[in-house]
Amino acid sequence: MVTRAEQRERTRRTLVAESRRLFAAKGYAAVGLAEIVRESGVTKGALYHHFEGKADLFRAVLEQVQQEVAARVVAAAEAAGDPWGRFKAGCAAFVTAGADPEIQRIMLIDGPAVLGWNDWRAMDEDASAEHLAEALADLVANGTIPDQPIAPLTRLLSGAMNEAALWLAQTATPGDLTATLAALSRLLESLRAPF
Amino acid sequence: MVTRAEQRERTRRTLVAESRRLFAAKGYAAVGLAEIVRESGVTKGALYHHFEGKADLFRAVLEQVQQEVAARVVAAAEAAGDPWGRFKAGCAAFVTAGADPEIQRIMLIDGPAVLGWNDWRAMDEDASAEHLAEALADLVANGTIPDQPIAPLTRLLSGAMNEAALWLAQTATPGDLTATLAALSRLLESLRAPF
DNA sequence: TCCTTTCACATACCAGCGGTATGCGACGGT
DNA sequence: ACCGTCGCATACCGCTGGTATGTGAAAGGA
Repeated sequence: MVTRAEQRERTRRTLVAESRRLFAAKGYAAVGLAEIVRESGVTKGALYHHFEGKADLFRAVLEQVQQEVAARVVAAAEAAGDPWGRFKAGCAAFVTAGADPEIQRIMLIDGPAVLGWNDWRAMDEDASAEHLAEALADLVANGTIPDQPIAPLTRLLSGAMNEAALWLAQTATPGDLTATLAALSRLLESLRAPF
Repeated sequence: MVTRAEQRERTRRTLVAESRRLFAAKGYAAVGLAEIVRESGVTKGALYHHFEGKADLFRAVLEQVQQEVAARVVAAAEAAGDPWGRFKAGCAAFVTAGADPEIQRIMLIDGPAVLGWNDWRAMDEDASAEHLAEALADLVANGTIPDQPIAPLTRLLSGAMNEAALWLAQTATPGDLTATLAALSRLLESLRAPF
């Protein structure tokens, strides 16, 4: 016998997982609720019992994707030694994670359009941009990069990496990944305070 | 008496202008064709006589917006003297132009989601990224910035400026514009070859 | 154990959307 | 003056996201 809590959780996870598959493969607008509930083995009643609507379901999917990417970035950063190495490793991990076209479609293409840029930005802030700002603040504090306002710099770097990830998602040539990472590395290095 | 060519052109311009207004104000998904043709004083028959559908109409709007932004960037760049000054002036002009929320909604939020990232990227390439790449190539050629592949660098800078523009579109505080432009200026200066 | 309440979901239905097929009157070449 | 063509208007359709209501099984008290 399955408890109601178990069943509830199971249904919700299935809906998120299946809609994530479909959103990633075909894009938000091209996926219908009918298709989602069919693939999930439930009905629209179940969907609307768990979520407020299609956009709310997408929000749950986006949250999951962002958490996974953030986890990969943190893991890569912690593997490196000094602060500057952790910073660069984290940036490279983010861009590499974004190389997956399905992640990008959800995180960077449909995300802002579906939820609105404000909501999307708030979620991105919690998931990744906050870590980036923290890392930059540390690097400013210990003099690795020159003293300057970190908020606008965070946005510039975040945008640069988002765009880099988007590009990588579209190109099949593996050489582009290394070329882009090299360019990013040069850009980051140029920020470093000259000794 | 109006010729057919005049009338045709007039109807088309009205459709583009009105849908641009609505897309900018409410977003692509929230605007219906019924509303567009009502505000334009025509019917859906006219719309589908001029465009293949809603997305095609949006494409025409995006093209117009991009051309306007590109014109502002070129004008600002030509006003400056030396190559480095033209480069920085152009970048600043792009970010400033993007501060208009209505331009951003069309160019950066809905654009990729509606047309797909590939098509959007191709249009952006023609409208602005090409100029950016050209400017960077010149700066590399005359030794202002160190020799390096310009394609990935172009993407990074393009993404950084897009994000900066998006941010500015949401904040009402005018100080953010100068702060962001300052951060961008520092970033660009750090690219410069040390003498 | 039995009865009742609650909850997780199914069923049936709807307004409105983008899109299409067809009709029609005026312009424009001959 | 004629008639083909062009620029739209009208009427209509399938399908979509969303909602109102029904239903059977688990949870809880006696």
